[in-house]
Amino acid sequence: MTEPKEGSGADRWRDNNLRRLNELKARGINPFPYKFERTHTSKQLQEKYKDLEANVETEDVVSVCGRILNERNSWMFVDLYDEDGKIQLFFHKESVPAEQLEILKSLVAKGDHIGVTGTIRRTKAGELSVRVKSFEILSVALLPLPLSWDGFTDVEARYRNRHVDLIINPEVKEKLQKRSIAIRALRNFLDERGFFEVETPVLQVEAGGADARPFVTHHNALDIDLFMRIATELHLKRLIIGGFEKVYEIGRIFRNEGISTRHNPEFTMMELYQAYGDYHQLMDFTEEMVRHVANAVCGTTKITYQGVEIDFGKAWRRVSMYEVIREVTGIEVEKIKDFDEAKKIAGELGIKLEYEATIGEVANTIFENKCESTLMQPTFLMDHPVEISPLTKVHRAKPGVVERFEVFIYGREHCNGYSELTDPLDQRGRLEDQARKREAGNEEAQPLDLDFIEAMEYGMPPTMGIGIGIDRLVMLLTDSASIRDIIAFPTMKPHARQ
RNA sequence: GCGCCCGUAGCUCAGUGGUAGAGCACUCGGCUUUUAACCGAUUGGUCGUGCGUUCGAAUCGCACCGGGCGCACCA
Repeated sequence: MTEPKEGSGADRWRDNNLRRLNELKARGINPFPYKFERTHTSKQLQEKYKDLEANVETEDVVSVCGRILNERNSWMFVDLYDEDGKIQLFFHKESVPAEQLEILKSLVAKGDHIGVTGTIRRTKAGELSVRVKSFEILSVALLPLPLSWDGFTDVEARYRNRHVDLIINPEVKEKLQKRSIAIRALRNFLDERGFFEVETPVLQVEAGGADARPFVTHHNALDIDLFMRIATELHLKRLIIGGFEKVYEIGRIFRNEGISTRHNPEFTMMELYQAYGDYHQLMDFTEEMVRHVANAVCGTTKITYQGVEIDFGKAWRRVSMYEVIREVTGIEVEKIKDFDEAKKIAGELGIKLEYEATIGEVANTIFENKCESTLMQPTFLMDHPVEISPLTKVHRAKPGVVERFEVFIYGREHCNGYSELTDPLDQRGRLEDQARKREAGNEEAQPLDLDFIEAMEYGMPPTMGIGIGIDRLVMLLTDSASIRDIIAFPTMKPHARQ
C-alpha cells in the first residue's frame, strides 16, 4: 500500500483517529492496554448456545474480545470478530453505564479491538448476542479498513496488504488454517510411523537434487557465494547413509524461475526417505498418506477442485510413461531407433526440439506436451527415461527406464518418488553426464556433488524416497486456483512508494 | 522472457477529446431504541509515472512502473 498522501482521504482519516486516540489518553484511558481475560471465543458461544431460542435472555455472564467490523443502530448492535467467527454485541442504555456508552459512540470506531463483559441472550431476530454490561478498548486502529459493500477484491492490494485481506475476506484465513492442518496431519502421519523430522542446510555450496536454477547469495566472512537449496534430497540421503532409517523434512525450497499461478519462488516441500523400501512400497505409502491428509483437511477423500471431482479414495492408477504416451498419441517409444526418428515423430506432433536430445528426453517432452494435462485423477506415472532421472535406480526389468513415479492430479505434478540410486559408481557416472550437460549450457542440469558421491561410497541401503509439493497439495484441498491463495505472503515485485 | 487485459476518492466502480463522478466508508446533524444496510449535509482525487499529440488529455500515442491471466521455464 502506498503511504497516505498529504491531504488525502486516508490522511484525514488517520487525523480523525489520532484525535480519537489523544482524547482517550486525555481521559486517562490507555488505548493500547496489556491484556484481556476472555471466557469464550465467539465460536465457543455459538456452539454452547446453539439451542437457545430467539428472544430468550440468560443470566450467564461471559467475556469476549475481538475486532469491531460493523455497527448498527447507532452502536446498539456491534459485530465483534475473533479468530473463529463473530458474535453480536448488544449495547443498551439500560445495561451499559452512560459514561461508557458515550465513549463507545464518540471514541470507538470500526477496526478497533474491544473486550466486553455481559450476559448471553438471543435477540428477537435470532442473533446470539452479548448484552454488554461493561467494555474496554483493547486497541485503536489508525487506518481505515476497506469496509465497502462491494468487498476488498483488488488482487494486488490484497496480496500486498495480507493483514487487511485476512480481516476482510474470511476465506483467506480459512485456507491458511487448512494449510496448517494439512502440514500437521502430515507430521502426525509420519511421526506415528517412526519417522524423525530433520533439518538440512538451506545454504549450500552446490545446489543439487533437482533440475532447477538456484538463488545465489554471499557469505561475507568466508567470502564465498552460496546457493539456496533447490531440494533437500542429497542431505537427507546422507542421513540414511549415516544410519537413519526413516527421515523427513518439511522445508522451504527456493527456485529461481518464473512466477505463475502454480509457482512461487519459495515454496514448501516435504521429502521423506525410508531405508529398505522400493518405489512399489512407496506408492502404497503415498496413497495412504495423502488420504490421511485429505481426511484431516476436508473430512473426506473425495474433493472438488475447480469443478472437477478428484477421488483420492479409489486405488490410484499406476501406469508407465511410455504406456500413457502410447494411449494418447499412439507412439511406441520403445520402437524408436534413434534421435533422428524421435525428432521426426516429435515434429509431426508439432513439438520443436531445439537441441540435440536423447530418445528418452524426446519421450519426456512428448509426455509433457501431449499427455500431462490428461491425467486428472490421481495417477502414478511410472518408469521415466533414465536420462532425466540421475538419482534413481534403473528399472529391475525394463531397459532405458528407472524405478520412478510422479503423481499427477488435475494434470499437474504433485509428487516425485523413486527407488533411490544407491550404487556409487553408477551415481558418479550419472552426475558426470549431468555435469557435461551443464557445461553444454543447460543451467538446470544437476551439479557434480563430490561430497554426496563420496558419502555414497560408504554404502547406502536400498531406499525409497519422495518429495511432495505441499503448496500444490493444499491448493487441491482448498480448491485454490492460485498458489498465492495458500501462501500467506507470496513473492511480489516491490512497488515504488510515492 | 513473450502475448492479451487492467491501474480514476479509503473500498467497489462509472466516465473514451470539452468544468473529475456515483455507491459504500469517514465527519457532522436528524430520526429510531431489540436491527439502521435509514434520511440530510459536508468532506475526500498529482485519474499509476513520465514524455508527446492537441486550443484542450482520465480519455489519443510512446516509454516506464505495478498487477491479473495465458504461454515459456518449472514443482
